[in-house]
Amino acid sequence: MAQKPSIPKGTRDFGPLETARRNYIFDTIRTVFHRYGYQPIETPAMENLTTLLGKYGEEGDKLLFRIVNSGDFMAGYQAEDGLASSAQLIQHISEKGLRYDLTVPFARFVVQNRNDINFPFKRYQIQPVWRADRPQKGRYREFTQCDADVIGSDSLLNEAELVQLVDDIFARLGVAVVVKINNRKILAGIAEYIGNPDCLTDITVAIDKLDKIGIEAVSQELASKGISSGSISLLQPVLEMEGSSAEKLSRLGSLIGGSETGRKGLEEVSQLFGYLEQIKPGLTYELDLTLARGLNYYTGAIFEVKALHAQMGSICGGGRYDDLTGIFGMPGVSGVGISFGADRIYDVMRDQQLFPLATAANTAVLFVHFGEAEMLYCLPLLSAIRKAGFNAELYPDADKMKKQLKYADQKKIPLVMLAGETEMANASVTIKDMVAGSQETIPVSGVLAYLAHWQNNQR
RNA sequence: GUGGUUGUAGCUCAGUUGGUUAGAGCAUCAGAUUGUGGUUCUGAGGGUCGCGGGUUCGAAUCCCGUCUUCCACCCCA
Repeated sequence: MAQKPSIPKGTRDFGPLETARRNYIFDTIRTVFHRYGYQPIETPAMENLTTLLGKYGEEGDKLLFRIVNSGDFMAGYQAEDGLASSAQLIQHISEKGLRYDLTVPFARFVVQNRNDINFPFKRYQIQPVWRADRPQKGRYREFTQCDADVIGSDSLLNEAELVQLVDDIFARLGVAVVVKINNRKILAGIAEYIGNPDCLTDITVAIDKLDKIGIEAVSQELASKGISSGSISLLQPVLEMEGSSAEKLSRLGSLIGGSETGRKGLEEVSQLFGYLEQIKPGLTYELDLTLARGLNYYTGAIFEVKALHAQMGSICGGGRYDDLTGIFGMPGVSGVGISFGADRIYDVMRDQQLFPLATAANTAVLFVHFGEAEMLYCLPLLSAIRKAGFNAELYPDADKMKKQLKYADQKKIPLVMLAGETEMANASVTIKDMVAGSQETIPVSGVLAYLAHWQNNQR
């Protein structure tokens, strides 16, 4: 008995309908990326672990899929060589891993190709990434990111343009979203203001959970990280700040203005909002001081996009990183980028039924036939129809007509062309309209005109 | 990595306190209809009950392990 086939945890197969819908998302995103001047690149699925390790924090390292070395990787090692634990062993037997995101490979790409790149470099990349996470809602072990980054430009115009890009893409897809904007420098300023500048990461991770677990639980978490109660009481009014983005900015100015970093962050956000007032995106955008984002390479603006009316984490996120290429030996190059999570966007669109009906790549014409002679009769016509730009196929077997028509029906092929003895005798073909159920027999010479007419009536 | 949850036909699910030969709907295939689909009728095929072990005279059912599903935490697209 053959074993039941299966696929690894957290991975999925995509059938024709899902693939068509996914391509609809990719095509929409790609079109908009082109519209804003981004150019595509691709990088390998696997990277050297030295490239990946340490870029995503301690948690991120754990979530890397590692590839075991080829060959007899244990040759030359003895049992007593300190290979007792998994952690020790893995360092000796694995030196490659599957990429965890597209940003770090991009940084590596930029450093390696710096002499060939025309800066500022606007690149996009649509490829799968892998994380050894436990799967759950909206979380997969293999998923596709659609990244757009500008590297080699400090201008905040790039940030503004990314918001516009987000607006453009989700408007085309029909997904209602809100963009949350914050700035790491403001968070640093807040950390300084409460007297714990060294605990920036702990503070950001804790306040990121504010709307989920509430101010009390956040305070407890901070206390458990060793933040004093005095500091926490300073933080509370900042987090509970209400009002418009502009009001928050001005009130923050009086609180954290003493911090040079914080002041810089406030200036950046003000400038970004100034640009956005000119751009006037259709979506809602707002300053959200509780937005922190885990990836610790962000240094300036940070964004997160959430779908409205959806039980889903962020479907898109990004920010500015001032020195990502520095770790690869190319300091002082700033970049800003955004990543669209295609799989989560798919899930939201599926749940909200936002896919257009005709996303499948459909056959327009199916030839039905009853044997070798009829098949030969159809072949030239099939070629002519394809050459004229119609998707067409010839049923490959001389099955019963019932079966052939059922094939057309299930594949939602709108037109069936029949050729049997009668049609062959007078150089004609019978065309059946599968939607209307009607059919007529026309001369072969009139088929292309018929199709052209049919196509015009579809619009 | 932590906690919970799920697994029976291709799919969605029944299956009584542990008891004869594990059922239904949908789907598939065949026929009613030797050249007319989506409706109907008749019939057929299809299951190591996720996998491995244990308890028992007897396990889909109880116990343990493991894999998988989904959910929460951590973290994140």
